[in-house]
Amino acid sequence: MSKQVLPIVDADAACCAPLACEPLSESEAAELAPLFKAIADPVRLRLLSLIACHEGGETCVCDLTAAFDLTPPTISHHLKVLKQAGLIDSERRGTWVYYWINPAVLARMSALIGPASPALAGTG
Amino acid sequence: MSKQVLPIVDADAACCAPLACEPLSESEAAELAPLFKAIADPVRLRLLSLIACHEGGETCVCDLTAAFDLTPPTISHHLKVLKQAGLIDSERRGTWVYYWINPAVLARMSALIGPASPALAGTG
DNA sequence: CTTCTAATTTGACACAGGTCTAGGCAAGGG
DNA sequence: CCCTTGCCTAGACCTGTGTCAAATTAGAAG
Repeated sequence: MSKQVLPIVDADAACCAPLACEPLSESEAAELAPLFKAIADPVRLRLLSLIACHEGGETCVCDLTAAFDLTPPTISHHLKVLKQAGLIDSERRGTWVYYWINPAVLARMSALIGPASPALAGTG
Repeated sequence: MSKQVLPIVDADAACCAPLACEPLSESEAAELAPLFKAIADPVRLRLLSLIACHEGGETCVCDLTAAFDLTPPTISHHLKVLKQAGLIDSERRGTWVYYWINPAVLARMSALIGPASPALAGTG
């Protein structure tokens, strides 16, 4: 059942190591790429956005499915991808399943590509 | 020959509209997803990193090729993907071709997923 | 002009990934 | 108990993509 994969990159270690400080190692790149791949899809990007701005911070799958011209299995597939990447988490309450954002992983990704270094800020 | 595609999203309009302010529209998601797809690959992530932290802010292709166990055509392919997404730009000087980062697009992407809103900061 | 090196383009291949239909499992109501 | 609703899984299909070998273009040097 819960085939939940732990977030590949722990966000605590992401204080100040953006893309341009020093070259990414092969293994670092291999860990980070799947995170970006998870959001590199229009449907998943919108799903993430819908969940993130929903009041209460969590959203029922039924609300998400209704926002797309896609079948429920397809939405379920995309939610699974996001969850396995560690970007969202979920819980069943009665008949419905609710999803919410894991902000730490998003923040880690943002910091990596963010303009936090001379090279990326264009002064290099 | 320069089939350079202009950056899909103009970074100037990216002051304060992260993922969680309001749901992404279908067209916004369709424009943004290719940007993340461009960096959703270990090789391209490392390429971007190598270019970003290279002294002078630009890197010769020969230096990039030497950093991977991949053939030159493959590196060239990945550079093309990054360039068409607007993340990097290039220029030929004599025998060699140099690449550099376009920091505005990276910054735009970072801001989108960054912890700039209550919902993503975990207070929602 | 010829030759050498640097980088890209082309074509082919195998694998990954998005979508659907069909089927299965859980929870609630007769 | 059976039936309905909500969600997920399994399998199939087709497209997209990463990789390489071979061929091509661009510039520099003899």
